[in-house]
Amino acid sequence: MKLSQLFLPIVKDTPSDAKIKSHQLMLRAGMVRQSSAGIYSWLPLGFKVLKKIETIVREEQDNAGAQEMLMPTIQSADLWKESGRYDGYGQEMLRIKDRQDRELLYGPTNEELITQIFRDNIKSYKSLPLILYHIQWKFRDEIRPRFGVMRGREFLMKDSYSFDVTKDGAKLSYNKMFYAYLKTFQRLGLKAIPLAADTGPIGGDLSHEFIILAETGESQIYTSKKILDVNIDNFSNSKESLESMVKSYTEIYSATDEKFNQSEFDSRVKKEDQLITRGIEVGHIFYFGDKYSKPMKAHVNSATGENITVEMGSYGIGVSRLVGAIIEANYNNNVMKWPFSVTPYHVAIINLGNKNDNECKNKALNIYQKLKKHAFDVLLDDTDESPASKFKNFDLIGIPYQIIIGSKQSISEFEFKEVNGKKENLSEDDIIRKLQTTYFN
RNA sequence: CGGGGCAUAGCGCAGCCUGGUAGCGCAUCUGGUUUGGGACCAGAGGGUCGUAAGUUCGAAUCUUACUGCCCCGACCA
Repeated sequence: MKLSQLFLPIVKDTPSDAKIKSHQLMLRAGMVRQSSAGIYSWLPLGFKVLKKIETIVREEQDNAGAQEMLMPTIQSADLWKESGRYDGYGQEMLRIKDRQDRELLYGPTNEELITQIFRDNIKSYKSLPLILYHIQWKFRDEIRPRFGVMRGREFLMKDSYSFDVTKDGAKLSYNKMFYAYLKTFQRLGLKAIPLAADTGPIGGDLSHEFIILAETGESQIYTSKKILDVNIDNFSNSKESLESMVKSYTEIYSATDEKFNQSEFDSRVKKEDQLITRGIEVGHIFYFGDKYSKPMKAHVNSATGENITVEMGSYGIGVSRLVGAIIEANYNNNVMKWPFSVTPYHVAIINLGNKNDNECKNKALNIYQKLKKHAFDVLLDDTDESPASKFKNFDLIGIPYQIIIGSKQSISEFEFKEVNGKKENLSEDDIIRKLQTTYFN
């Protein structure tokens, strides 16, 4: 992409409505524009990041054996009356009437709908276990939307639903998602910590939140530094391995401030290991047994011909929230650096030569085309701005690598710079090799 | 929903107290000069001052209602 062609409305001034870094940066860098309270349009740069996050979330769901589908944003109120949540969900649910005066709602979550689809189509224990998921926009009429896309009213969520015959099977599905979540966040360049959690309006008796460490997070966390050392690469998707993986987390004390207990904290975590910090909730998983399957009559036949109410769980990741969360975790001293896995562009080519300098221009264009051929996302700054202005803009956009072309290098050399890191003069081939190494790590 | 605040050009703000018909910086456009950390000169465009009503000869300014947005609290991916 050439910068001169890109719809990237950068603003110098910080919009006064935005109070936290990620929100300010997303507005300044032209990633999103607010349309009304807690509702945003995604501009090309922001949308690119959102899509990359979505892809990683999807790949890890698929790896865990979950199957993607798509349910609508608008649901019938009847289903929610069946589960008993139509009255229970409260003002957060956006209720709508169509021209026939039928009661509809903009889905805040999909337990009811997926349970209906399940019960209408699956009759045998032989079809289980089953995990279905979709990535779809949700609407929750939050009392107070804030922090940009971090607490929007409309947000993109990946939600999975597991169906099992036995409690033991449901636990295995839960553990699979637990593992998939840790791998997802790892690929997003985030250190996620699972915390035992309340189940809230979803209900059930087993639940974990996944929180990433960020100073500006909303949740206070009390845990041990040791939790940061648990290495998920040592585990696999087998039942036994998953159980020991979950155990290696849950045996370490970790709690949000609602569940925090000072004396338990002191007795279970050595003083020098205590980690008191802040975090952002980016995922939440629930095992809730027959909470929905029972009232909604989601039964399957067992091997002996009797009706069994299925055991269910649900698993959410806030995809749009993650865009903000990743910024919060990576933004420092007015400079942004995206993790390579989700960066809108892998590398920026910044031509500092003046507009009549055809040598610099061609040099920039050549390496631009070469890198594109190698399937990298490349942004070529072909504008006529002053060098200072270009550098400031790229500090804002946060593309992790820069190739700077100007009068300081020989014709065969490029200045290759890692944002917030070292710079070196490299040949074209060196740069390609270097980016490929980063890509495959 | 309770408490607080804001609404004037794309963004950041001044003007309001004390009424006389709108201004600054940045951004944008045109021409020229410039080019390794937010350049310079000259010119130009852009605002029914959130909406409605009221007071007044006259309202961005005073009054009332409404709407929108932000901050603190409970809720949540």
